[in-house]
Formats: sequence, structure tokens, C-alpha cells
Amino acid sequence: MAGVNKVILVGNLGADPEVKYLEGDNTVANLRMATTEAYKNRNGERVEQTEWHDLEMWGAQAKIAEQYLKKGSQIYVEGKIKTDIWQDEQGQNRYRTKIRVLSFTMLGAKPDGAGNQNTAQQAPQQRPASAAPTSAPKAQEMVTDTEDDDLPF
Amino acid sequence: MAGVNKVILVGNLGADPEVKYLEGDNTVANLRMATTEAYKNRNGERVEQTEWHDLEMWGAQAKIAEQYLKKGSQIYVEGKIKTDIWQDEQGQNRYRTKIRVLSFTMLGAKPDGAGNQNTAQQAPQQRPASAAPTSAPKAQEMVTDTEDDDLPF
Amino acid sequence: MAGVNKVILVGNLGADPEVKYLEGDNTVANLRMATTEAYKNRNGERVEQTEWHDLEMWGAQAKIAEQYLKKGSQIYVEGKIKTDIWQDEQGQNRYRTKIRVLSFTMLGAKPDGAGNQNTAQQAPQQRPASAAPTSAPKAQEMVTDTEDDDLPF
Amino acid sequence: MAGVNKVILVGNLGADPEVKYLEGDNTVANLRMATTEAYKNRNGERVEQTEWHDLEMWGAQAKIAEQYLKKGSQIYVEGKIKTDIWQDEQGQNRYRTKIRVLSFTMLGAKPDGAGNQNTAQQAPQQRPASAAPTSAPKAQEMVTDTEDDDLPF
DNA sequence: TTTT
DNA sequence: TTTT
Repeated sequence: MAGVNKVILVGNLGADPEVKYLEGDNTVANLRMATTEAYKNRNGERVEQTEWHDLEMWGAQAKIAEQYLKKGSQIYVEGKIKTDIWQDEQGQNRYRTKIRVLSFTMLGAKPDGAGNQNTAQQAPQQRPASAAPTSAPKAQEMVTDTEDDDLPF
Repeated sequence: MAGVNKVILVGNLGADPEVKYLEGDNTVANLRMATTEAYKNRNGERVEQTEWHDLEMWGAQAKIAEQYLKKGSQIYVEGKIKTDIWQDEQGQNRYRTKIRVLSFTMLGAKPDGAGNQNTAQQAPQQRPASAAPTSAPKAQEMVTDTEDDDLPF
Repeated sequence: MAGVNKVILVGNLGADPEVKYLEGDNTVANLRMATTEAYKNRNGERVEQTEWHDLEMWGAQAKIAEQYLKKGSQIYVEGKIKTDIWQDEQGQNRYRTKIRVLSFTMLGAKPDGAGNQNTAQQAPQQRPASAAPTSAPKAQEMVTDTEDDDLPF
Repeated sequence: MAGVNKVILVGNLGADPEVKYLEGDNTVANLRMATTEAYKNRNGERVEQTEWHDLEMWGAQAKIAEQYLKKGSQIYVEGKIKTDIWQDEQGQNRYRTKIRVLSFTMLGAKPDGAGNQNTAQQAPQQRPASAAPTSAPKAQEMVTDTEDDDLPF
């Protein structure tokens, strides 16, 4: 049966994206993103709670992230949860959960010389990874994942 | 700047899908869907509130809806809000808001002879509208919109 | 049965909020919000499509909107779809769909003298409508609906 | 600034809920939930990918889960991502990510003798944890978290 | 009517 | 007009 595995985040990057260029012309970007919640506790004191998320982007999307996003950038992210499980040397299960980003968009602050908010999604038909540089999406537009199904993730 | 316009619904169809075959080999399906909320009011009485939604599906997705969905079907829907505005004979603005479905999946009850729950999405690369019947998604899978950008909607 | 009726929007206000103070110490705010999508059509031309949404906020949330939001403000909104239906003088059904906001948060640009981004939600336990001004949420925090069930909406 | 940390899942439970009654009249339920995605790979073969999620529910919600949910139950879940980090005996960072459920609802198949679909949410004002048994939400309704802010999670 |  |  079909399931739904959807994550929606709004928050800020804790560091610049880390981008790796892999063999076979593939690119992956890893980002750390904070989402902060504020509320008043029983004593009426303001409490802030920050959750950190590991984001993973692939292909053209990763390159756009490298180009437009940096530490502090506020973004909207849509993706899905993926948990890696493996065994360490002691034979114990180890877990690491990340968000596979399907689309993102920059919020708020204008990029350096550029316009205002950016959105970078992985919108298949609309912005092919093979698109010429001039037609490439900017972070101000929704940047959608353009990857195929057989990539190693 | 990039925006987000996202709708997520879980509910039941009030009637069978209405499907129209248009010229140019295009298909559109219109569905009425109810989402029901239940809560207790100040007097502790249980109150039910039902909201009705007009759904619109195109192309292969519309055909899957016609084939698998019917009055009473429980579905999960993801889409976006679209409001049509026009002027009536009196020159007054008239409004009609519908949900342009981007993906859907059948929930719960198994279709007649078939497997378990269905999901029908509009997943571009994965399930092309041109796919052979045997490889067509069923309502038990996520059915995603496969339409192009230049269609009349 | 329980349904889901959820809307998530990111966009900008087309005008300042319109706030009405009703009898019985109730407040309602109406806002117009644009969500813009950009994509390339078949000819490779960039096309922009803007959808306009009618937002409705109540109570403390409405007051926060009045205080912090204005024309151009970029916000994240979570809410549900509500369609009003009535008959006009000709006896024809008239429809108007709005988004009943359950929580919102300001994005991007800092409010005038204030801190950073704002989020205003309707978070019941956390920020009661009866909270003293000093403990009131700002638009930089998530502002959640605090209303009761028996209000006229 | 205010952030958004939202998860939406539709899937099935891999086992009955595990419920623990804690001191101080607190209850916690842990559930394993699968979300399955199906797509065709480059060779046109149908591929299924299942992701497993650790859900955590508290208070009245946990009790409703214990009462109505079991292995195989199909549910809709809304929550937020929470990652626990600690150091193991080797001084290495260990991670475990779970979904703190804010609301859920049962989908599809009717519970044994009961009505149809269930939704169990954590809707504060509407269905207080202190509500009498007869007014308690069933899994067919949206079951919302009723917990306070100072609980240990 | 917003924003880029 | 669905569903419970």
C-alpha cells in the first residue's frame, strides 16, 4: 500500500553546505538546519528549544544550495525521513536519521547582490538538471529534486 | 520569490468521480470530498463539522481515479489551492475554489478484488502517463500528476 | 470518522491586515496573501503564477497580526479550508473560500525595531489569550489560535 | 525566531504499541510505523521501499493508542522530529530520532466491534486528558496531545 | 494586491 | 453528497 513520509521544516542553517562531487558526475550536499520552538513554561518563563536536522540534497539541487545557501540562511524545506542503520565494531546497531530534501526555497533576507527570497526545489519537468546555466533555478525559486530513481540513496 | 501553496486532505468522496474526455487526448476528473472534524463543545456535546472540497485531477491521474475511486472511498490527497474568478451577468465577481490534486492515495478498504490500500500520485519521472497499462499505477500506490506545464489549468 | 483538512502557505501579504473589533470582546483579522510559483514553460520562458488567499484570524492572533504584519510581510501559515456558501438575490449559490489560520509565523525581514523573524501561532496551552501583554507572543514566534470552540466560525 | 518542524506520515504499525505507565500518573506509548513507497526503476521493475519510524505518544493519547491501535493498523500521524543524542561507553556520539506525535487518526479498516476510521489527536481545549471515559476520544476521531509543557520530553 |  |  502507498504511504506518506513527509517533512516540512522552516529554520536556519547552522553552517555552510558541505558539498561533495562524486564520480559519475553526481553531487551531494549535506546541511545542518535548526528549527527553534519558543514557548512559556509553567512558571511563565520563555523557553527555547532547538532541534537540529541533517539535510541531504542531490544533483542540481546540491549545486544550487552550494551557490546560494550559507550559514544563517533561512529556508523552507520539504522532504522525507530516511534512517541509515548499520552495525558498529561492537556489533551494535547504530542509527542516523536525515532528511532527504525534495524541494527547498530561501526565505527572508535577500542573497548578497540579488533579489529577495529564494526557493530551490526539485521540480522534475520544469527545471531539468540539464538546463543551461541561464535557465537554472535560483535559490529564490522553488528548487526541486531532479534526480533519477536509481541513485545510491 | 518562491511561495508554498500546499493542501493535505484525508476524507471520503461524496460521489463517484466525474470524468470528462477532452479533445487533444486530455482527461479531467472532478471529485467531491468531505473532511470531517469532531470535537466537544462547551456543553460537552459532540459536534461534527464537515467541509466539502472540489478536487480536480488531470491526465493519467484522472483515469486512475475513474477506475479505482467511487462514492465513499477514503483517500489521502496532496495538492494546491486554485481559485477561479469571473464576472457573472450582473457584473459581480464570482469565486470558486478547488484543489488541484498533485498526488493521492487510497486508504483503508481494499478495492474489490484487489490488494490493499491504494495511492495514486502524479510522480513525473516514475510513472509516465505514457506507461503501458500493465505498468500503470493502481490506486493502492501513490498516484502523481504527470501533466505538462502548458495545459489549460 | 476523523478527517484531515490542512493548508500550508508561504507568501506575502498584499495589503495590511483588516481588523474588526466585535462585540463580546472578539477580534477578527482578514488578510490577503499571495503565493507565487515560477516555472519554465515548454518554450523555456519563465512563467510566474500567483494565487491569492483570504486568511482569517481570530482573537489574540488577530491582534498580533494587526500589530506586526503589514503589506509585503512574508509569512508561513498553517490552517484549514473553510468555504462559505449562501444564496444571492437570484437564488443562485455563491461560494467564498477562506483559510482559517491556526498558526502563523513571520519570515525574513526583521520587524522595525525588533528581533529577527516572527512566528505567531495559536498554541493553546503555551500562550493563553489571557496572557499579560509582556508575555504575549510576538510575530517572531509561532502564534497559535487560542479560541474556543463556540465562536461564530 | 520561530521555526517549523512538522512530520506527516501515513502507514501501518509493525507491532502493537508498547505502553509504559510511569510514576506521577504519566503514560508513554512507543510505536513502530512503516511508510512504504512504490515506484518503477529504470528497468521498469516495481520497487518497494519501506521506511521505519519510531513514534512516541504521551498521556491520554498513549492510552488511546493502547486501546485502539495494534499491529497492522493504518494511521495518519502528525508530529515533530526529535533526536536524542548521548555518548556511549566508548565516548562516541549515538543518535536516535523519533517522531513526537501531536495528533493521529486511524484509517481504513474498522476496529473490531467498533465504528469506522479513527483519529486520535492531541487537541488541548477540546478533549482534555481529564475528560470522563465516556467523553474520551476514540481512535476514530483525531486524537491530539493534551500534555503540558514541562513533561520530560 | 504581495514578492522576485 | 462522504464517513462515524
